Amino acid sequence: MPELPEVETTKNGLIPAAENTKVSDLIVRCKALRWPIEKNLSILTKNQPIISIERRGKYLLFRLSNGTIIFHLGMSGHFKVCDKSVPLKKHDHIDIELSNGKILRYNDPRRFGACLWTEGDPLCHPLLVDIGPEPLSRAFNAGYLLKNCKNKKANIKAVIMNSKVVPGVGNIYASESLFLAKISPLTKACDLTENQASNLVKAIKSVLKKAIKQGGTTLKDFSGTDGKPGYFAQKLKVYGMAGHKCTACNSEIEKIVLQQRATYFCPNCQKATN
DNA sequence: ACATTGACCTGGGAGC
DNA sequence: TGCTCCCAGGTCAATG
Repeated sequence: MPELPEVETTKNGLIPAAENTKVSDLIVRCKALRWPIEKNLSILTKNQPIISIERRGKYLLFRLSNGTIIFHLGMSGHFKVCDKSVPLKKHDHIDIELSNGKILRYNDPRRFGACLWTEGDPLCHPLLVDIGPEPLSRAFNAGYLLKNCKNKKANIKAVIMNSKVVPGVGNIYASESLFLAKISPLTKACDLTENQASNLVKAIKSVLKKAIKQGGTTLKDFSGTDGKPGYFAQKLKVYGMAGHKCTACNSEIEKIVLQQRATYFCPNCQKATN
């Protein structure tokens, strides 16, 4: 489910609920998500003020006064803001109860998500330390992308989905960005021209920004912290549109499989360069 | 160092 | 109705 816009939407929903509060209690109802959950998490976080809630790539950082809870939503994770009286649903794995009475409730059917505790700088955590610059920052630019494509034989779609190059671009937005930039997903990264790199960077930024404005993309599981879906699914040009007409040239959108992932593109607008 | 594949889970839909 | 199979927004770990 969640790529950068969905995580950003989640963060934006959590912040107003958690501002100027403390963790009054934290309840974990499963042993592990992707990784085991710190057994003492409840004790460690009790009565700790929430300093901030931040996003880095697809990770959510709950900075407390004595450490940080690092969340990743995996494929099916989502947060809901509610109060104690709301009955539990299946797969409600974690409740962060706040001193204002609200609960940040984490639900994750597939349990591919993560909930980790760190007392050091969370940006230096092994999972975060090697990830690339934020796609919406100036550090993510054509020169940077080109440098990271050099000598790489992998296709360009794999490269922009590699969080060590740039985090936050998942399977949906990779297809959408390549369509907008008119680059074939099959293009070898090392063959990317300066012009293409520039167009691709612009396309990624544009697609992500628009998706954030729409509250993300809901195909199935995702909802914002208010339970409402994201509306970017209605704006998708190629993802999930196999057999439909391209909005630019009227050709038929094709679906192929790359790195075992569904990949959608317009064979006419996104011609392979070799 | 890079590229590819399997693994982790559950649920929903298609097809029989 | 119920079974089996396939697919799904992520990404780490192991392999070549």
